[in-house]
Amino acid sequence: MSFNEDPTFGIRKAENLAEEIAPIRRRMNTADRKRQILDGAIQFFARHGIDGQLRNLTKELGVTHTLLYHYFPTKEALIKEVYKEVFESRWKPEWEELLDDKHLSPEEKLNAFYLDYTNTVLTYDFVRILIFSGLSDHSISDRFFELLRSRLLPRLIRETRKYCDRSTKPKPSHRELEFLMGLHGGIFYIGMRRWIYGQAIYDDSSPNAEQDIIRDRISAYLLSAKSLFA
Amino acid sequence: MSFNEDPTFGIRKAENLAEEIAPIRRRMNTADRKRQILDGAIQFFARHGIDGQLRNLTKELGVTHTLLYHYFPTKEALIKEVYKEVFESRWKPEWEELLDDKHLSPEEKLNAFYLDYTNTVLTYDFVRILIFSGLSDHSISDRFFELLRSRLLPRLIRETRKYCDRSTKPKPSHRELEFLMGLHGGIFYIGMRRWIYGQAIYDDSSPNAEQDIIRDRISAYLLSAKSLFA
DNA sequence: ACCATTATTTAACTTTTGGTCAATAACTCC
DNA sequence: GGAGTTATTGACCAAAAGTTAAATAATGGT
Repeated sequence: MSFNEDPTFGIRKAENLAEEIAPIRRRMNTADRKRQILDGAIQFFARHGIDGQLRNLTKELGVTHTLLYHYFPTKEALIKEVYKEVFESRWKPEWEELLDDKHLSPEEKLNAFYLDYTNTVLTYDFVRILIFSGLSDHSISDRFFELLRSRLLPRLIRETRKYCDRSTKPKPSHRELEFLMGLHGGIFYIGMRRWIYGQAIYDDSSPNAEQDIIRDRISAYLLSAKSLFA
Repeated sequence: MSFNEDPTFGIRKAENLAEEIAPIRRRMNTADRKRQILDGAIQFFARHGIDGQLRNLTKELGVTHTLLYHYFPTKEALIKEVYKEVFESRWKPEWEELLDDKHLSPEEKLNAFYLDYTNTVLTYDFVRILIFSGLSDHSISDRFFELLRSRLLPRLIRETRKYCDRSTKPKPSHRELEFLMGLHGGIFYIGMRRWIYGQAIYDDSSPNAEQDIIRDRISAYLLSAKSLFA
């Protein structure tokens, strides 16, 4: 039995419908069908892991598993495309511009950045596929962390120092980076709890609880950075 | 091909050894062999996920894969025992006693607790199996979080309030809990980076860098809690 | 030294699952 | 409306992987 597979998955109901007696075979154009399969595969592999069975994926889409081989040569090729798609569609170059904006204070930047970051990165698809990748071949996670390390962390450290009225000259120290990773990891952990552990993390009473949570943490991070690195 | 499986795994070398020509069949007593298989399975499933093949697991142990069925009725049963073992062997009741100790300050308690927590929980086996469980059936992760939620978090909040000179009367608020989860998640993220993403997180220059990192974060947490919940 | 017990292996079975190929039929163009 | 193109399917294959049963042999007790 494969990882996290649902035995009752995708069973067709309503067999007495006219369509079931004489099943209609719909013909899509190549691009649309490929798109549909790829989108379905992203959702599917995010849920069941890369060991999910192709027959179950295609059953979800209402086609035979052999059709998949008309668009992707092997399962591995499909997975590679899923990885590429998920990875490339999530990274926003605007984040760097935002953090470089001259007109915003460090606190405003961090707030704006992490609010948007959580909305685009902390999704079901991305969090789970990132972790599936980390658990196996690291192919996505390595690339993602490389971007993080080179593009984002230095800017976040710079803003932290600016907030603390410190010189931005020397390269980020190990201690500074690790302190920042405390904030960053704590925020990513929100996605972990929600999409890996299946927890509901905000109460119904306040509508934008998540934003308040992140704001709390950022102001705490900056505040204590000031006293820690004084 | 199964999740994260190594094709060259466990190939036997040195086929010209005397033992290979006339292989010796060692007979273990039931308890020891079961123990050995279970320990091996923990390591094995932590590395390859629960989709790892039994034939590879038993090859590691130097026995046939059918022997496993002498001790465990099915693969599922084995996995269930692995989960149970890992889960039960990691939770320390002493943590609660430590946090209730009358002679320690809040800061001392948090430091002592998280230093020990990281040593016992943030291991290869536990982090990976916890996450494998979360990705599939939640069987371990749910139980672990329930302990966390009922036994640890209330005590950690109580100590936080004590540090801030606040009354420990009312039940922990959502905001307080989430602020604490920022610290907690940031610390768990250390294990994620190390055992899921395969990153080395401390530099070689300072010997106990991890402890310093955690101390930094705890003092920052307490400090900012004071100003946040004043 | 022999016997009974049972741990361990060998061989075989079954289901699952990625992948192939020829046959079918839906769509487009003339 | 007929013909050509090709998206789609059904039948099939082979290797992988969980499981079973019978045969073998290591060990402990007498």
